Amino acid sequence: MPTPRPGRPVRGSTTGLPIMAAMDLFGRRWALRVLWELRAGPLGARALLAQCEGMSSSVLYQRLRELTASGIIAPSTDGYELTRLGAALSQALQPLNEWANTWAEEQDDQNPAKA
Amino acid sequence: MPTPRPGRPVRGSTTGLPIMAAMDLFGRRWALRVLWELRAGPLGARALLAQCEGMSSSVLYQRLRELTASGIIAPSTDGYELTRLGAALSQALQPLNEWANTWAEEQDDQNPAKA
DNA sequence: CCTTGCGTTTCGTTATTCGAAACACTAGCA
DNA sequence: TGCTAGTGTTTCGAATAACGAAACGCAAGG
Repeated sequence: MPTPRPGRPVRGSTTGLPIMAAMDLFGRRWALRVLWELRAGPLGARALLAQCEGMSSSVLYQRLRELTASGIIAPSTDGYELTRLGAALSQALQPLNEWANTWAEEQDDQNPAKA
Repeated sequence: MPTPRPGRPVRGSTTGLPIMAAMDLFGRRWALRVLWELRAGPLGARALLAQCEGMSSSVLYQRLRELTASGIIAPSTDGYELTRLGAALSQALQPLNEWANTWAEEQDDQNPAKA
């Protein structure tokens, strides 16, 4: 399975729509998480493994290859870091983070913790 | 594997951080895509299958169960539809769509189509 | 009845991920 | 030199997730 790229057919869509490539790429386990962990600065492979408890190194390296091929991350002297494009993506994911917080509040409302 | 919920440990994180639950939930194949297809209005199961070429019905129903349990979608008379929470999520994903478009432009720059 | 269309489940096959170990390389140090 | 410890990375069998096609149940229409 090739790394999804905008403008090309991906799993689930032959239209080449960029969002389809993005959803194929990020709908893979740990892909979003790796981005999340890199948002604050470069990290080495073993540091990434430590932060993502339960991720196996084989998957980490597969994701690193995919994200690198996509131009979202790049190797640096300190490990891997977000490219300019990756930093923009990180910004674009900020609303998702905020949404997750409101999600959590609603779940709490349905199952309040004692008081 | 239980459906990830904010405030509870999920695959890859015991912190209960909402964003971790979100990344577990959406880092599953077709999860983002199903949301995308529902953004314009309710769709039935077979219509969803038709729009997501290549998705198998068994996975569709698993995703539908997960998204329903998460309060993001709900069954309606017309099939499945986004809840208020799901509509907010759809909004939160808009920047991702815009990012994907810039992503596509950058890829074009690296490999221009003739002119 | 019979067909058609829908929602849904089942099950054997294939693809992806896990998990742990190993390999390669570098730096520090006796 | 030789050892140790710390990286980055690959390998491979086992476990899990997804595919793919078929089937079941049900309601509506002819």
